[in-house]
Amino acid sequence: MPYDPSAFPPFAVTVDLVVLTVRRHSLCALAVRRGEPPFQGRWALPGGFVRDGEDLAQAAARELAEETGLCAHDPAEPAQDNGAHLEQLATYGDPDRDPRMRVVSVAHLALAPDLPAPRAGGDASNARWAPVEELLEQSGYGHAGEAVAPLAFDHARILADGVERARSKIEYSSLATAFCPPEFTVGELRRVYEAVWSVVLDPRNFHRKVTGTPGFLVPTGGTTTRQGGRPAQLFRVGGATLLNPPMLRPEV
Amino acid sequence: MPYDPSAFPPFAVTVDLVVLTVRRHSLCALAVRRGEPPFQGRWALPGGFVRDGEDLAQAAARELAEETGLCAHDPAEPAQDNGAHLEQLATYGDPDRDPRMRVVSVAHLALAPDLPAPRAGGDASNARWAPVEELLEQSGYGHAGEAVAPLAFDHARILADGVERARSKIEYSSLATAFCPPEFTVGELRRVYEAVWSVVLDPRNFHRKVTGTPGFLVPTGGTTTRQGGRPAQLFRVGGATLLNPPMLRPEV
DNA sequence: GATCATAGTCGTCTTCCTGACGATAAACAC
DNA sequence: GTGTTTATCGTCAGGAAGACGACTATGATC
Repeated sequence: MPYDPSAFPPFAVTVDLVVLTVRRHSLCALAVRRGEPPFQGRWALPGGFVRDGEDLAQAAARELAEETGLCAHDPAEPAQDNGAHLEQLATYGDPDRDPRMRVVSVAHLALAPDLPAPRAGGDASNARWAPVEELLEQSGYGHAGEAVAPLAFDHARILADGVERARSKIEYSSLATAFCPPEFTVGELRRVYEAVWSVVLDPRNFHRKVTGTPGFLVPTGGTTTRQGGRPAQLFRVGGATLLNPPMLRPEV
Repeated sequence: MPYDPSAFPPFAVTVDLVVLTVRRHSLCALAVRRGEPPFQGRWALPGGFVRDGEDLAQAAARELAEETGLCAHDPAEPAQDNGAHLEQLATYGDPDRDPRMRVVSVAHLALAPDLPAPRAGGDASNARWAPVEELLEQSGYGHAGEAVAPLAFDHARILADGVERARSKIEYSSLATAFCPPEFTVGELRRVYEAVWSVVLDPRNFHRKVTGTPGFLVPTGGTTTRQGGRPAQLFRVGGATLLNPPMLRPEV
């Protein structure tokens, strides 16, 4: 297959972001309202074109910063700042996914702690955190329910893939801590699992599991009562990024 | 972020294939020799441009058929034919990954049973099955060893990612059966795991594990002695695509 | 201040799965 | 027949997880 420069069709390449967080005990995704056709007025995932000289991960990090102000940190280095976890998700290139032109979108998955409020280029009314079940209704990827307009383009599919990636990856990695502030309690981490999986976990067994895995959590020495009840130890993430044996997701 | 048609740089989009098989007890990948610059004469992964009106998966399936004659079947439908498993792997878009132009490559992973011989557009001397350790040497992804020229472009990275995907995915799925013919014995399946993981597994425990998982293997009733020794039952893949609890990869 | 509700933390017990490994069965080579 | 190879069944100990009791330490309420 020789590389004939005149033989390949030009594509537009974009990055779309599945930005997830946990708000009020439910898994939420960032959605922005489209200002122009197609799908004008509909909700969509944030994203934009990859620029000249820009890596795919750089483009995703730039879009994430523009939409949320979050600073992404590389998955390789387990940074302790309040940056978000960012990783490539999958690429979507159906010829008809954008009616205007041939667009290939490299979707990325970002996980962030609960944030004050979204900003979409400074316009807050055009961005919101929405529970993923709500966004996936009417799209064939969620339970039928409210009459909410489905996401633009194939973004429901992308969101569903991102949610599934997050749900499976917290089983065997420390990724759930990306939803937590730098210091957190075992109970807060458990509530992350419960929100992402939509299950109820036994607090005692969960405590035994996460504190019994060497290198997974390291105590900071401090305690907090921000959840009410008896004060809880504060932890930060340890060096172990893999959880072996994994956290078992209960059968539904 | 308005879609300004004059505001996005054009990209070339290709699909590159990591085609894996198990030959003579070792995990091998398909490599093709490059006929023109850059990297002329070096080994590379098979691949090519995505055409107009073509989906990414279609392009990958077309390239796979051109290079190997294999017919890919969708991962959604567990086909019983001798087609190969094909799934999207990841996308590589570093601005400098191709010195000629801006190319984004959507890599795919294909798993196939052992094949007679490769054909690269009819030219067999320009395609071969090579053990993955050999291809990854001198690339920072394998053990230092023979003085073999590293793969062209960033293909060593892509191959390493594909191998890691295969190694991890056979833990919790029935994907290892993609390396086997439609009917196979428990010992043949075990030798797949041993080759992919480069380990030795206990035949008795392996037999208990795979035959004890409901829906994972279904006996065909036949037996074979093609491995020598006592005749072994023949199986085909059952409906269960997920292996829960997973097959545990021994510590190295 | 006593009581209650809320969370966190430590143990116990049973069950299931795995790794290690002995033993038997059915073919082939000599 | 004897030895070799591979398949298959069984047994046993150790570890992990689910279920759940018990206790502790705070704030809220009467």
